[in-house]
Amino acid sequence: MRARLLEATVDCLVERGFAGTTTTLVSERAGVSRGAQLHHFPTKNDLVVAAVEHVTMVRADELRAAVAGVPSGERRTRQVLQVLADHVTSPAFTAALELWVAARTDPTLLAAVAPLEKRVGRETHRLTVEALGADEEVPGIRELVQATLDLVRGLGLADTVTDDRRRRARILDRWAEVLDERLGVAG
Amino acid sequence: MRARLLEATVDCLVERGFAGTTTTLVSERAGVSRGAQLHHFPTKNDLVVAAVEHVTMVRADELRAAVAGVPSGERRTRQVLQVLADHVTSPAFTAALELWVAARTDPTLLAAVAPLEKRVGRETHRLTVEALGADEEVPGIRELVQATLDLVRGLGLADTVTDDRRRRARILDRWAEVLDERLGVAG
DNA sequence: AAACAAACAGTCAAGCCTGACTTTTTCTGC
DNA sequence: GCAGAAAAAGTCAGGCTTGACTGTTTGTTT
Repeated sequence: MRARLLEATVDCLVERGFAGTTTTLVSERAGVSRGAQLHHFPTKNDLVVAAVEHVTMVRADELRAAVAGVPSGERRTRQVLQVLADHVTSPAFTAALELWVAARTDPTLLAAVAPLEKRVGRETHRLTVEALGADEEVPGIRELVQATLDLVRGLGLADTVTDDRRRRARILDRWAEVLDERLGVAG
Repeated sequence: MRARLLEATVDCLVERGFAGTTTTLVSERAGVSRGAQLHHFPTKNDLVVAAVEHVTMVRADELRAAVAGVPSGERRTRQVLQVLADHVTSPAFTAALELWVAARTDPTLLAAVAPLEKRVGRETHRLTVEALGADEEVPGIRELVQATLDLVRGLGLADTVTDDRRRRARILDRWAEVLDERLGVAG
């Protein structure tokens, strides 16, 4: 019941955006009555925050699994970048983007989103460090990993307006080269 | 008259977001009558697209001026990055972000935003190449510049949720080092 | 000077979203 | 088997936004 509501909410966020996501629409999509929905999530904000948290957790597991499946070797860095790139073009990222932008001008929503984002950010960073085999003790390496995450975020944002997969691929190819060179040696 | 409307629209976008920007509110802020507004911009979409186009053009001039003011020398690359970082934390970027996200789920808006974004993207790229003194003939350099722009976009997005200036600064410090090394020598 | 066109100002009704209220159903405990 | 509580379903009113309509002013041309 809860799960159905959350998934319907994410679908709505992706398809119609935050403003276009009405609680009525979600309840209809989820096949859940208006009252039942209101019972679980009293307000729209409660619903969307829970939905993004839910999809983020699911997505985190997928990310871990994808990273675990990447073989070590020559092109590992590039493939890890691909996993990240796939993430920022996924519905989970799109839904989160809608939430970020909405939260920017809604204090109530921001109060709920900020801590969630902090947790997710830390976890993603940790995962990326591990996946890349980066040694954060080396000065500058931590910043490169952060830059990598901000880069893919930027690519994800650009993707929502103009989907140019080949451009993304070329940029990531190049980025992987930089990373490979920098991660191996002392920064 | 038009200018007042456009600037009031940008202010509203920044303060209240796309959904919170009502045509009524804009006309009140601009001190322009409802009918006058409707005369210049028949629909809300017309208004916001024109507003973002306007602020983008103004901002482009400021960017050019800022870049022109950066002295050549040791820390030029870092300072150019700072100009870009300042841009993605400016109201112009925030307003554009609102527009991108809104356009994602509004075909009419997307039709108007896409070509604008293409033009602006090209122009920004050109400006950055020039500012960094990058030689695009060298393979891989073009992708590095694109990566730089996507990186700052990502930083700008992160800034809307959690404003962490020091984190940004460290990342840009590091990236400037990488760029300096890469731009000088053949990629 | 007068008439016409264009820009401007104010009002308003239709449509929609949100969240509260009331009724019905289902499940649990006695 | 029954009673009560919890969950679910449906309905509805209040509030808000949008863009259309009507009246007024200003400027220009003859």
